[in-house]
Amino acid sequence: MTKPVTRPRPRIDSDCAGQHSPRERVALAVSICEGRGVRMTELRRRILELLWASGRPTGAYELIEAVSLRDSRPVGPPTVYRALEFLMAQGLVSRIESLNAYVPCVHPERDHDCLFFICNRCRTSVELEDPRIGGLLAEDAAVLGFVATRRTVEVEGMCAQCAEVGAA
Amino acid sequence: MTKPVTRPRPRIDSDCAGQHSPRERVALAVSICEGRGVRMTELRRRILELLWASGRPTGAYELIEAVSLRDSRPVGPPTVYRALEFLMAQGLVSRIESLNAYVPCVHPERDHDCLFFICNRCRTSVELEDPRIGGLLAEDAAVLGFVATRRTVEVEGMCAQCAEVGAA
DNA sequence: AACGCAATGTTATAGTGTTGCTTGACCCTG
DNA sequence: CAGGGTCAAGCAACACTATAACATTGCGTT
Repeated sequence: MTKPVTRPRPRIDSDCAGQHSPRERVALAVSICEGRGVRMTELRRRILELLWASGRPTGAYELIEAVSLRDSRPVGPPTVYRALEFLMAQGLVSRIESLNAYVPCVHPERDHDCLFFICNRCRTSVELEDPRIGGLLAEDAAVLGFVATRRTVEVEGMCAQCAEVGAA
Repeated sequence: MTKPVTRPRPRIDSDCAGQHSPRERVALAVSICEGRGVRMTELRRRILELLWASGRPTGAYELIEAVSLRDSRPVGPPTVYRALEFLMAQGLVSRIESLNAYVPCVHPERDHDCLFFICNRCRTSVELEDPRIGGLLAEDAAVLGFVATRRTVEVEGMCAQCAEVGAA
């Protein structure tokens, strides 16, 4: 556990947490889209902003409500779902399956497999990158002759802060 | 890739596939429940049977329909959801989050972490056990001070048979 | 202006899961 | 056997999540 590790290591966003404001996050996303020649529209940007501002996995209908409020006019579910689809396709947002909720991706500039730790108490989630997991999954897939296109790895439980406060 | 491996290895149910009929699977589940002093009721058994008979991840409403049909009387959603909850608590059934569907667990006698490979073409899923994944997740959780209670690991893609037939 | 295309708007509906409360079966005990 | 406890199941209504189908807008190109 304490010996030096030269293999791929897990990488956590708190390595650079607090160093990037939601504004910076969104700005990065915009420039990524420019680089790819895809359109970061007003709506898409707004939804990404909301996700960054939220700070926790956010449901689609919560987003619908927030967008509608801000625009003071109702926005339909399909509109928001389409925007989420776009953002996910660009790797800017991930869906947390076990929550039916969405989170902004921490390092959209890297092609990453997300791994989420979800606190059932404070409703937050932390994103980790651990290339070793992807490696094992690829290995297992190969054994099965399975061609993988998408991975979902989610761990539910209690985050450090909540566990410290009290094990309710 | 070809060198002998002495560490924990992935285990796949096809090691014993075809050797256990749905009837045997259910009988095992019944005896497990007896051993634990919990009640495998008619309804619960029936739902487990249906899952084994189905051969693929099955939605709750599909189960509701099937049970209603067989009993020639309508069964409400809460009834089935409660039965599923019980079966999951006993490790007899797992939920596949990315499909909102349920599958019977292959080795309920072991305390296992399931890992699913889901074919988006033929709609089947294969369950694997790979203790190494659980090990890495535990390691990552420890780094975060996270207390894990549940893991979801799902890989979507195309199974060997479907990939062979044609890459549609 | 006419067209093509991508994004968004609109309406309705499908699919999934829960809450709250009631009823029934069973067991245990007095 | 009456009374009461416990757990499972029934039931009605509702909440949440997602998609289908079709119409419209905006904008760049011809």
